[in-house]
Parts: sequence; C-alpha cells; structure tokens
Amino acid sequence: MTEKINLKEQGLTETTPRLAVLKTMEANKSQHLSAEDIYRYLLEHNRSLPMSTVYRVLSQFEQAGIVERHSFDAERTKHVYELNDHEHHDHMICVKCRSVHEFVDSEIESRQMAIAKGLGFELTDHSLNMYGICAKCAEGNVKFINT
Amino acid sequence: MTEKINLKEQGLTETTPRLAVLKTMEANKSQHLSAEDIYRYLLEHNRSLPMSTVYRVLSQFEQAGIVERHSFDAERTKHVYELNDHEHHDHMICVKCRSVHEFVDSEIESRQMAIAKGLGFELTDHSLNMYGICAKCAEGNVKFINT
DNA sequence: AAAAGTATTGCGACTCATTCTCATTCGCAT
DNA sequence: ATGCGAATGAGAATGAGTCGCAATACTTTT
Repeated sequence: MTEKINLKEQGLTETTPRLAVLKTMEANKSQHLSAEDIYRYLLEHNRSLPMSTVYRVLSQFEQAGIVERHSFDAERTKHVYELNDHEHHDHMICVKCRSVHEFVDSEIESRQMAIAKGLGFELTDHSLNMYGICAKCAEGNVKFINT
Repeated sequence: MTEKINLKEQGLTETTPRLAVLKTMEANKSQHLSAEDIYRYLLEHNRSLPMSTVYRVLSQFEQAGIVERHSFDAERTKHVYELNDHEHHDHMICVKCRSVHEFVDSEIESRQMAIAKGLGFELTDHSLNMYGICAKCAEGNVKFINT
C-alpha cells in the first residue's frame, strides 16, 4: 500500500546518509525508532553515521514529511520517529514492554473538533497517547505490583 | 473547593523550600509553571531557592500526588507543573500564546476505555493534548501565514 | 572533462533541562 | 541540649539534541 519513498520527489538529493536512514526506517517499518536506535542499527550494519548526521537527516525528513516525530515517554525526553503514512493515528503504549499500537477513532476525532470549537480554538493538531499494560505483559506477570 | 494542601498529611515534613514552592503554585493556581518559572518567581519574592532544590521539591510533590507534571511543548523538552486537583482533564494549548485550557469529555473518556479494551490493554493513563490557535490570537493576527 | 559553485557531511564543541553528589544544615525525638 | 536521619545548597555531571565550520561530494557551467 505505502508507496516507495523517493527522496528526490521530496526535494532531497539522494545521498548516502539519507538513504541509509531511510532504509533503516523501512527495514523497521512497524517500529518507532529513536535516533539512537537508528545510529546503532547502522553501526551494526556497517553503514555507521555520526549521531549528528542521524539527527540532521531525521529533521530533514520530518520537514519533508517523510517521517513523524513523537514523544511517548512521559519520563524521559527522548523522541521516536516513524515513517509518515499520512494517515493520522493515535498511540497506545505498553508501559512495560514499550510496544506501541496505533489506532484511529472517528468518534474521538469529531469530539475533539467540537470541543476545540467550543473553546474558541482553531484546531491545528493533537496528540493522544494512551498508556497501559498489553495483554502479553499482563499475563506474563504477577497480578499486583506496587510501583 | 480545593482543600488546603497539608504537607505533613502527604508524608512530607514542612520545610522552608517546600512551603515556598507550594505557595508559589497556589499563588499561580490557574497556570502551568515550569521549574524555571517557579525559580524566578521565588527570586523576585525574596525566597530564592537553587534550581536543584526547585526540581527536587517538584519531584517530591509529584510523587506525593501534590502536583502533576506535563510536557506540552512538542518541540522543546520542558516540563510544566500544576497542582493536582485529582480530577483528570485534558489540555488544549494555543500554539501562539501558549495559553492552556483544560477540559474533560466523558464521551472521549469512554471511547478510550473501549479502544484500550479492544486492543487487549489495561488502560492505566493517557494524555490528550490538542493544539490550535485561540480566539484571541486568531483575531489579533493576519489570517494566513505560511509557516 | 575541468572549473566553479552549491549542498551535504563529519566531528567536536556546545546548549539546556534536569539529575546527581556530597558536605553542610536542619528538624525533630529523646 | 544532643544526636541523627532527613533535607538542602552549590556545583558538577548527564544526556538528548543542536551548531559551527572545515572538508567533501554533487551539479552545473563552460
């Protein structure tokens, strides 16, 4: 479904670092990668890039609309990136295994519009992150843990 | 409505720094303050505390459930704190003037539950931040601006 | 295909919010 | 008052992310 991304079409010349990052993201399409994840992946695949270049490429990609940046982890201050499929979605994050599930709900979307209008806002964007424990983690663990 | 907060009841001894931070938050109840806001407020009110203490007290307060920490600013990595009123609410943030409006919507809340259940998650928490342009900012400015 | 001009990279230095360390000080029970 | 664990102040340390700039790599011109 998702078409191959062509850097040139996005106004970016095809350079080695950019292709390397793009390939990394495509090879891990289902995941949300941090700059460091990408850095390490490239290191392990003999395409090592300096962190600064990883960051630079990622922000170029973000501006070009190739990737989206999120910040799920409430505690930490780390960003993760995913290929932009141009279909808005929200995220449900497992607080144990950090896995991320995406979803869309038109009812929530439309309530948001209504609420924004009611507050006199012109809605430009939103982020809805839900945190919880996924089925897999729930079953594999003790029922009650006091944090 | 909101009862006076008593540090002792929260298991915290009443020390000068803790009282200073608490008073600052109470004096700015309607706002979401960053550690620096608090630091500066105290400086201006002759109750100056080192930043490290401000941070320390804030995280003690957070653990004790006295304040809640949020991170609205998608770009930056700055946290803001508000007194915890123990009533969950979401936030609508003006991307121009950074003002924050709070709201609750039971319909959204219940959809969230349903979605989490559908994904096999046990929902523990969520954050919904909507971004937009508030009425005040919209009228005071040129209609179209290309970012 | 060499020159000239422009875009991109690598690398280290830097920023900035936040956390940590640890010697000193405080608050409270004896 | 005394003792002792808890809390603080001051500054160093951390860690994600950004910046500056000289060295490279592309492009385009000729």
